[in-house]
Amino acid sequence: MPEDRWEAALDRVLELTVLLSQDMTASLAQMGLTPARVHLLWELRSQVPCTQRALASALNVTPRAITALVDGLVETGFVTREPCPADRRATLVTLTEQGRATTQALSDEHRELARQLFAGLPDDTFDHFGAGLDHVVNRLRVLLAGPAQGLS
Amino acid sequence: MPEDRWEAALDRVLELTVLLSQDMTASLAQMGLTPARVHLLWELRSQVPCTQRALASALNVTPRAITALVDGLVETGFVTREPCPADRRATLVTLTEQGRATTQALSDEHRELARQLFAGLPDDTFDHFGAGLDHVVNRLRVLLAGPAQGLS
DNA sequence: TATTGTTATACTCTATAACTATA
DNA sequence: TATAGTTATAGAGTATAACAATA
Repeated sequence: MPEDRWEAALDRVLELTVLLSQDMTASLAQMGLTPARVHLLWELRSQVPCTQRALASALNVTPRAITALVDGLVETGFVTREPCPADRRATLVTLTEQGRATTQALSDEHRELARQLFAGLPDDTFDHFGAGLDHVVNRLRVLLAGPAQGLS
Repeated sequence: MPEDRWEAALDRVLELTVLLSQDMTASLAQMGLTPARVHLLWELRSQVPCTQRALASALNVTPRAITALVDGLVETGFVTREPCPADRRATLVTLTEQGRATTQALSDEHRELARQLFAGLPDDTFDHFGAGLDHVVNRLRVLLAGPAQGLS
């Protein structure tokens, strides 16, 4: 029954997602951040400054949700809101000094987490793990793209 | 620089968690369910009937959160609340007919998802993928257990 | 008329704290 | 006194809808 092994593997993947989420959420909480706010900060890292509209598209949430996230990040000092010179309807969101330092720290932690997870893994296991990961991610992309017609 | 490959692998793992979450959340929404409510239903599958206190421990949330989840599941017809004969303070939560049918359907979907993700993967790649998965999950367990003293 | 971001409102998940009914 | 579950309150994340200012 290969199906049993598949289900066991899926269970381990699901466990991995839970543990990763717990680990990251706990880390971020120590910095006064949440996953959603970090998602915004992360996007801002590569696209500064950025209108809220652009952030809404990048994070794939409604403009209203961006208003709430930016409110929180302004309150806690990670970003600032400034009027957009080119379009007076729009608002530009920019990282503060603290925001830049934080995204840098997040970047370092990301590297460190990767090291802690994968260091010590034999090369061939790591390579096959990567191949399996690619396979699964690609299958998931297909599953998410395809069933727009037939799943309901 | 093996560190770059590690970071790339971590990024793919993170992408996997996002895609999995999206896929499952979308599937569940079609049944009128959410991940948190399914978590409770899933626990109930193996421990029926179950006091709310036991559910709180199993899901690792506060009793108050269980009250809210059970409220929603009762309203939508997946479970019932009944007085516990043995302890008049306690409430037993039981799957309804609809609840049993739904957990069965979830179980089938779980198997089907596993098949869709892993079918077609060569045996040795699958095996190494499993080994890598174990490695990473174990490292994460250590990371979550250990840093109670030193991370802040 | 279309777009940007807001206010208003609502829903889910979760937490802490105070309280009731029992043990 | 301790436990099971509730109400009250709060905060985060998200959504839709109506509306303002601007394009």
